[in-house]
Amino acid sequence: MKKISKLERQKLLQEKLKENPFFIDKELAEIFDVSIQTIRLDRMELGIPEVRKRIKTVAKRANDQLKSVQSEEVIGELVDINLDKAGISIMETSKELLLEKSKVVRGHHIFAQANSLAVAIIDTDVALTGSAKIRYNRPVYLGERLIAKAKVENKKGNKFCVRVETKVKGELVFSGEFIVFSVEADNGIEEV
Amino acid sequence: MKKISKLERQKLLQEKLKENPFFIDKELAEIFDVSIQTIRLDRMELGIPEVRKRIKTVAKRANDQLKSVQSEEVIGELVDINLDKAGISIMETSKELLLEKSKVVRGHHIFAQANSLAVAIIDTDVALTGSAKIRYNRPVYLGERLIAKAKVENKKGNKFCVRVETKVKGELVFSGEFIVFSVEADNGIEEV
DNA sequence: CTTGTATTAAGACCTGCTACTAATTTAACT
DNA sequence: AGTTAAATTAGTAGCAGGTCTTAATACAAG
Repeated sequence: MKKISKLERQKLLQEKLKENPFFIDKELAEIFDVSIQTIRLDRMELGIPEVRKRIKTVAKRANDQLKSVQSEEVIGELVDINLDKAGISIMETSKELLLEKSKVVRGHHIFAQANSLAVAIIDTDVALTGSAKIRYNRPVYLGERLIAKAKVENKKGNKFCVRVETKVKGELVFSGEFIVFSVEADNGIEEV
Repeated sequence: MKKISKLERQKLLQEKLKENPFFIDKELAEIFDVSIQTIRLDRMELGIPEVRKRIKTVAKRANDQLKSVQSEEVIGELVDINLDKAGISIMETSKELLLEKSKVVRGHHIFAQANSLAVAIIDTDVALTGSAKIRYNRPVYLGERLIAKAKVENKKGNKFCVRVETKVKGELVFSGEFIVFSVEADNGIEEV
């Protein structure tokens, strides 16, 4: 790379390491055509830790996030619950979905929040979604806070009809009606 | 930790590092109350790389996986596509959802596969899901291969009705009807 | 021509290893 | 008990990718 000003180099360095934290100083020195020492100085000034720490951070964060994204009981954060009756969950997009590339939150995340809320408010060991009717009203953008409110519409035996409405600043962006079953042992319906 | 047999120790070591790959040899030595060298020998015999490599692997894989789980165009793998008509996607559960704790695949993953397939077969720059009716027929267990087939039922202008059926070994586990819109610029419906 | 910033160099030391050699302990067998 | 094999521990050299410090250059600007 052609010689550029210190400022430019440091800016590029930050970008470079943000998108790929795996570079070692030597490689960076070659990329920017400066000495290793210069890279080290740059890192110091910018407060960028060494490769091994960068990698560790990525591993830790990604590990945690994967766990939370994929294994969390409830997608989003449960802020209020009234068993067998109603519940509210909040999901910060961009915190929970921070690796999303586009600025639009993809539908299955919104679905996941609503669905897991619908299941969570049922007072039983295992609750399974049997079916659902859902509707997306407008796109949700990264950074918007999704507030999902669920309400049990009616209950017949172990079958619940739960209505979920998801809003952004009071504006309805998603609604769904979930038929959820409470079960004790395994029967024939999808756990969610 | 009390002294145990080599076999037991190596077994525990593997488990320990599986759930937390960040331990250094010294820490492991203390945990198992053996010398560092013993830990190194164990790692050798078990083919377990050093901490820094383990961490790097986690970082790389988690990075990739996060990207694929959250930002992939299609959740699952697109194996056949006939634009504006039909498509097939395969999702290996436990490969893509490997941090799942329970043995049951959670519903929003199945939904995500179906929904993204429904969107993918539409021949347009941007396709948005407007609404959906879905049904879960039976739970899907980790390890089962989900084959989703989508078919455009009818098309009116920019509005498509796509039916998706997801099967495991020929058995229907999920079905859904998605109303999808093709759009050029931003209009008012959720991108998925 | 000096002053200040930027860059490069050099050396000691650090962590968490690998690779190798060798000694010591423990358990097993006849 | 005595011998043998397996398991464990110890010790050394060397490596990668650094930190931290001190010092020497380069170079542009007043």
